[in-house]
Amino acid sequence: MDLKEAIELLKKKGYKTTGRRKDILTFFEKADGYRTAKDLIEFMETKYEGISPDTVYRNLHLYHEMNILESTELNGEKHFRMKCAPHHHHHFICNNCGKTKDIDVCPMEEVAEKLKNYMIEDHKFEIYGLCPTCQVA
Amino acid sequence: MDLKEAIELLKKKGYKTTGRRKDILTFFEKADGYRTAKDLIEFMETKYEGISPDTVYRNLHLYHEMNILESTELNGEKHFRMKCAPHHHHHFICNNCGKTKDIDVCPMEEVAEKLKNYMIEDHKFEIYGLCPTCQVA
DNA sequence: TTACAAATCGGAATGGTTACGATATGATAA
DNA sequence: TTATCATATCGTAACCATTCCGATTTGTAA
Repeated sequence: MDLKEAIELLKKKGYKTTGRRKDILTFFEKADGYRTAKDLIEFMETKYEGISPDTVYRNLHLYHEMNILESTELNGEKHFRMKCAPHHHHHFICNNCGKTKDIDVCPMEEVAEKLKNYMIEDHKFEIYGLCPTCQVA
Repeated sequence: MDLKEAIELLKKKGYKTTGRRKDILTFFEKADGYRTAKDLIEFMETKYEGISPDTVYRNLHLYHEMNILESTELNGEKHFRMKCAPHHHHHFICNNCGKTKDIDVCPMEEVAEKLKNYMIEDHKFEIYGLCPTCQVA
């Protein structure tokens, strides 16, 4: 998902493409990894002084519902990133910069066999640590 | 880990074995699955009217540090359970009752090979859904 | 029984997030 | 282009889980 696709999707669904909405998308396109609402507010403040938290959170939720953003919870705080490749995969997440690396390994088939009488609704597999860049710094 | 072991561990480490501490352990021993601080406070209120949230949270942290409890974050809320088997494993967690089932599958060896230049610090693998009992109800 | 460190209380503060009435603003149609 | 109106945003307060802190109480060891 990139900025252009996202804006087209907004229009297609009848949502208004406001400056704030475009800039939120720009932020995540440049971010290339998980970011918090706080990170986003900090960025938005530079252009829209005194922006309401409601605006930020409302749009984060909207984008999440629209599958433009994906989210995960790290240390009690929701983190968001641009939706990436559509095929099923998981992430290594850098604890320092939030950037991710796709992991194509998924053990769910094997696990499902061992959970015959269980109704599986979801799963989470994430690896945390430091990416090569952040190990140096 | 059970009530008895936990109390012995408390004494051994020089912590006081107060009524509140024992009852918190009793709660988790009976719970047999993940519970929130709120669940625990509700239980404690029946015996210690007006118990301070500080007491509950302080002891949850203490038990977590002492490896008597383990925790995970679900829907933005920390959940705790008695520490289970010491060998490395993961959990199926019932979205309804919080009970868990051990999963011995762990793909980290395979994943580590694909993350040669990454420093892996932690990982989380959880499966969510409904246990056999909760599917019926 | 005493003394003291540790535990608990009461209540306020914090931090992320959500709610809501009032106002402003894109998008559409005249 | 302008008027219209649903939608978006604002400003601010509320919410909820959690943490903090000074005052008080209570296990525990001497």
